[in-house]
Amino acid sequence: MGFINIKEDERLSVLNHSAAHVLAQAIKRIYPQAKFWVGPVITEGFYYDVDLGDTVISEEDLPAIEQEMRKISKDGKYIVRKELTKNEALEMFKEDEYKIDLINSFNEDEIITCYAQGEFIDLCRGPHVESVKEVKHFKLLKVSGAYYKGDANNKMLQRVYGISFETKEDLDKHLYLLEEAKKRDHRKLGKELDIFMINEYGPGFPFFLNNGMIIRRELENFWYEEHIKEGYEFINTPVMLDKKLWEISGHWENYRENMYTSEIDKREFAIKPMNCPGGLLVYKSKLYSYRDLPLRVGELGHVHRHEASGALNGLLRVRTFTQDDAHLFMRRDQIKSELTNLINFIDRFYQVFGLTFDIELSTRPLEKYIGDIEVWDESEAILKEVCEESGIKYIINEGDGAFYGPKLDFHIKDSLGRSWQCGTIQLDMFMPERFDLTYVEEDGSKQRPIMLHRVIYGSIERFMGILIEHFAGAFPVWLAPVQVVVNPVNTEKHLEYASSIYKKLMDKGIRVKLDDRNEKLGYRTREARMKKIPLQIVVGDNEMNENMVNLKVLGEEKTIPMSIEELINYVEKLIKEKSLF
RNA sequence: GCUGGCUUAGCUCAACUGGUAGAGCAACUGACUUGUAAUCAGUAGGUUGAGGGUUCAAGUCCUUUAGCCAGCACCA
Repeated sequence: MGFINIKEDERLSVLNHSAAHVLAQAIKRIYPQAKFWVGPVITEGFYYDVDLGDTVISEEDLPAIEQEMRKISKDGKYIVRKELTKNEALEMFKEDEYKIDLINSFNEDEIITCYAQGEFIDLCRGPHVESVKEVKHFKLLKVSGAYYKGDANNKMLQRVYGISFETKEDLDKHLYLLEEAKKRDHRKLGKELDIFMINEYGPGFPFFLNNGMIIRRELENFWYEEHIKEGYEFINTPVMLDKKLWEISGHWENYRENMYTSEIDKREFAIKPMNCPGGLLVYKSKLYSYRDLPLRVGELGHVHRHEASGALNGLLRVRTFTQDDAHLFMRRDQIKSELTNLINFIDRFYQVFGLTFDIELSTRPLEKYIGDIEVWDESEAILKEVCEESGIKYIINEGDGAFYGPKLDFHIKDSLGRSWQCGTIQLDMFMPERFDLTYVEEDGSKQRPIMLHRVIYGSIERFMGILIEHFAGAFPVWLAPVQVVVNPVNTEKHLEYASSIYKKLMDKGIRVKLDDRNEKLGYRTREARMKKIPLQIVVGDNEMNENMVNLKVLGEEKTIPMSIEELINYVEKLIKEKSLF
């Protein structure tokens, strides 16, 4: 299961690009005042940015535009390429300020191309399909605002999104997958499965319910276990600290607009948006020798960040979250081995959940950064080197680094092929300077340690959101809030036997529920399935007489008779191995 | 934050161009004791997100505001 990446398929990419032109032509026919900015192909289809003056296109208008597009397609005009000089282009589009803007971004001697189909002509690099009649199977998906040139200071244009395929079957399949994705939406499942809730009194501040707490606890336990094996120690630093600390760390200057503050006794405090300054204070509280390094200090740190209201999205984008943070302090000669270890560690971690990921290397931000450019360049070079030596594929994300250092970001793909940034490793050569961190070298001199910031889950909240969608709510047994449900066939006759099995599982620490409600077995089975309980045990006369149970695994048709001991072994094995089935 | 849309019972949704809120599921009560995705009957449940306005009359129109959704911008 997964969406086709339009951009990666050459043929589809060209088709969608032509579809964007057909869309523009249709819009121009219906809204003659329309002025166009750009209409590129994206991974999920295409869009066109358009300025309609005061007119607003809403979702209800899309069918009419689609209708016009179909008409254009049926007309079957050829898409004709024309070459122009810059001056010719400026003359041709002199009425259109957006096109002029675009043309002016070209070099003087550059050949500018446009493509014409019937009465419609558009500036475009191409290529296109031969004729608009090939743009046959398409769908307009949504409309929204989009800033001109992607800059929030500019005016907002209207953006119409669509997608096109070569066959009706492909289009239908895509639309079907979109529907399936909606069913997996973690906000919907989070509510249905009682995992979390959000109340309007706390926008972006999720409440975790009992089922959510179970999953969360398992994730945290697993995290601690693995980190202990990797030689980490753990701390917990305060949620709120004096503003002065944030001035030293640079957060006050570079992260102010996202920070919550509180004043009391005429003293200003800031709620931490990151854990590092607290961690640095802990480091500073003690004298370290070179023998102590590398020092790996973990913290499940509860941070708050004031995110823009429009950015909030269930558990995936919140205003308070727990980072599975750690700060590693090391000597220069330890950087590479620590980085390599970390990359492998994160890889191992994600495999447990069956998640795959891409790595991005984010470099120095253009404006908001601290420290010298030479140090940044050196840090970026080290990250590149480690990736290359480990044979890891990565793409470079210019200017997306943290303000204190470049980073490797781990983008996890969920089962629908969507990508979310979770893990990150940040190389920081500045904070230790700002906080004057030192360790005593072999020769007795004081030296500056290097610092790595890193998270694996990223935030427990986001990771849980991804897991809900990844598993479509059907968690593997080790994470499932209820692991086993015991259903007596007859809620009077078989209750005692069912109850004894329930107790045996309970004694083993298995999360088990006994469904003794006076309902038909079919009803209770349906409920167990809807609640996505991975294992269902049914006991009736047959089982009772033979001292057996009857197991049914979620999503499978067959039922398996087994003894109680076999059942316990089976469940414990699934849990211990964190089996994904 | 910006553009557009949305907000009706615990949940999912109805209510024609304004005429005074209705259904399924869930809950509760009772009957039925049940073999792997819904047993039947009954009961109760809502100042229609909040405030203001227009109107004889507002869930429906206008306005302010909060939250949600899509995208943009921003980011774990």
